[in-house]
Amino acid sequence: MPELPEVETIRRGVAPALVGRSVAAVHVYDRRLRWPVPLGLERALPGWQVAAVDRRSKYLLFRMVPPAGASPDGGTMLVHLGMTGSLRIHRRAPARTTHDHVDLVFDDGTTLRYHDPRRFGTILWVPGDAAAHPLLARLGPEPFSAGFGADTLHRATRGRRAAIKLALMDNRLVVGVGNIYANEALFRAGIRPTVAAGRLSRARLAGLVDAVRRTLAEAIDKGGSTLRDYVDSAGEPGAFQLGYAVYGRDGLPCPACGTAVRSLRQGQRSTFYCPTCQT
DNA sequence: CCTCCCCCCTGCGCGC
DNA sequence: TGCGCGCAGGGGGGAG
Repeated sequence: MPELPEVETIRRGVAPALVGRSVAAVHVYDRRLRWPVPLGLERALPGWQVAAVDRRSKYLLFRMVPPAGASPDGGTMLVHLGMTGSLRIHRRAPARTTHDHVDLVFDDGTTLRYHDPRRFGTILWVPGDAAAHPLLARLGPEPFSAGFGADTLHRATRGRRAAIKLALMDNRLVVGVGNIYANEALFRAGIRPTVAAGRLSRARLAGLVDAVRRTLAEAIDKGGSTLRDYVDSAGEPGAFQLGYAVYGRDGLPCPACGTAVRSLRQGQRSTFYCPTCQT
């Protein structure tokens, strides 16, 4: 269910429960994720401690360090939730249910449980510096970083005939903008999703950069408000409870002007837009 | 390099 | 109520 705001919400939820904890046991119940969960996970992690939980794009990076006195290099557990992955913290883990694939049990009994019906997610073990890992090395700028701006976006899209919505979802231009927020940000910016990226002016791209940031930031804020529910009990990150302006609203009135929202397919994914507000 | 299209997999909602 | 179909928030990878 995760786009960047959800992943960030999850990061903020799990980090305080795990940082400083040592791994007591790793249980892999089903290795068949996007790539097989490597045996190295069980081999490396026991005894190691969580130093930090970071995020890069929609990847969660669990920075692990060995016990004091052991080899100096740490490693990173790379987790991606795909379409349906979720992570839950349990003080005492309840019985495993369908689609619970991996448990990390910590020294105080706290359990981090990975659940993923479609198994499009990823759990990898990366010794040493994870930044060099192929899945991370070529990622574009984070949406809130200085590297994502009108100038760089303008330069990167010149000569590109691809639709702006597809460009926005191209993780070399900016990471973390998935289908929902691409739709919502384009609505906010007043840009039609089908316009060729290379034909948009710098000024319009500046508006888009701003719209992307505001859309994501709002969703993260909303997620934060229900963080406790997510971590401590049954519940979903709050961003799902957001009302969307256009996403999933085919035929319903545009919240700004009342025109019926339209939908179409781009790159095998659904696009929604207001034909009046977005040009 | 760019663009397009496929696929991995399960669950759910809808129309009949 | 049951069944088949299409669709779902990601993104790597290969073909052209």
